[in-house]
Amino acid sequence: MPQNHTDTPGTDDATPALTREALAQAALRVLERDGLAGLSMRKVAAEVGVKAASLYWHVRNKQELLDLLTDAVMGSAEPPPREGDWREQFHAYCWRYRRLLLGTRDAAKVVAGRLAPGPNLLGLMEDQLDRLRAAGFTDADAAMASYLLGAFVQGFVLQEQSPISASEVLGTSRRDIADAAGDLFRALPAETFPNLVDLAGDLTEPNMDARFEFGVQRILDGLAALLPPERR
Amino acid sequence: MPQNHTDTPGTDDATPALTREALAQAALRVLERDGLAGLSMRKVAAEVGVKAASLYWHVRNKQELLDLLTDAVMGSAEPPPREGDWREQFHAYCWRYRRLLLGTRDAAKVVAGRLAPGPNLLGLMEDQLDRLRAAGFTDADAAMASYLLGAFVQGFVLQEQSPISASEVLGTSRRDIADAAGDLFRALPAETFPNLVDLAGDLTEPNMDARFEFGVQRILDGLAALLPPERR
DNA sequence: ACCTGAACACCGTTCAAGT
DNA sequence: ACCTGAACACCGTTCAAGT
Repeated sequence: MPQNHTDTPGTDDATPALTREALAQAALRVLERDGLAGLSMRKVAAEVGVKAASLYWHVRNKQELLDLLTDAVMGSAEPPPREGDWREQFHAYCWRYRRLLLGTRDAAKVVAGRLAPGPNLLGLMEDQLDRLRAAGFTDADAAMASYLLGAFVQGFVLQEQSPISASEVLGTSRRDIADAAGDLFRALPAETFPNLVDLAGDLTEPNMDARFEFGVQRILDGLAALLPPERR
Repeated sequence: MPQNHTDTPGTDDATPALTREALAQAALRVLERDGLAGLSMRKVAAEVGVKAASLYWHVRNKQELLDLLTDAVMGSAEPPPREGDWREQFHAYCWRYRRLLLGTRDAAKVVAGRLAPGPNLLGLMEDQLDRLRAAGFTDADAAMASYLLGAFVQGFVLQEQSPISASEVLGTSRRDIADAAGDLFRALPAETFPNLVDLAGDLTEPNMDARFEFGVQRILDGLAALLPPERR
């Protein structure tokens, strides 16, 4: 079996040394393959060709590995180009963050579990704050707006990705999910739920991009109101 | 040991019959006591004086029990009074929902995991949509706004409750969390992170109520822009 | 109709022991 | 310095068997 026979790393890297970074990447691969529920220490260990107990040499516990994983996910984020007004850039930030979370399996759940500002997230925050201040927001408002963006996008994607359960209230039909959900709303007693019955179509509108855009626009309009009129 | 010796429920309820509702309440008690990570089928079973395997008679699997639990959490929600303009009422809705999620241990995590519209949630949606339409929002906007409220509040509380990890980037100091976080931001290299250093105080402002209110106000302003001027 | 015992295939974590 | 085997105290779920 391959073995490191030297203490000075870099001189003989046939076995590339088990770094925390390598662990994070392995965890990311397991996450993609098996989802967050299937992400176990044993599997991550196997992914790097080692036994589960060995991981505890590099990492205090599973949560710390998840923290590394979180920042690894953030690592593939790219700030939008510095073009257009603040609205355009904030808008792009929201959409890119959502795309990022949608792009990695269970990413929203991973990120939501922990507030772990690793180097990658710190870089993004720095950049974002810089643009908000340049747009004319006060320090406090810039900080708040940045936080709001994160909370909103994470919350939205989490909601977006959470599976719809057909509980006994709604029956158990199958079919195209959105249509089925619409029918179920329509099938509710109209005396007790007149609005749900009436808005069944709108409520089960499956275009999540449109729903997201709605939210982003509300927040943009709300933020604009904080600026002096000439900077909006 | 106590035993039901009759098939007609209600005539002899010394043993109150294991209903799904009772299971949900038991799960809620375990959740309060041990948190979501500590909520196991075995513990819920013990809570109702039964073995784990028995639960599978009443419930398909753990996820279905969590769905029941979700609606049980929603069950203690009370719609705000029908007073004031739509802004005031929407505002109250946001705050009450947040208070509800903060009031039960790990409630945000439970609710975020699954889109399970049980009877209690349906009632809330119905009421909310009714008010939004009365305020003058179009059907589509009312549906969107209702969804936005849910996503935002859940996302916010989830973020609010997620523990801050002191990763190796930020050092490992203890002390009052907010102060420590502030110091850690201030300790970053000012050349690479000028804004984080500069806004350290604002970024680590521990008043979550204020942060939440900020978000709510942005959304309210954004929604207002959808209405004809005379109804804002 | 409802509950149990026993089993299966997993978990995260610890720790003495190896090299 | 880094890894392993073995163990501990758990998991969710199934299923034949009980009453």
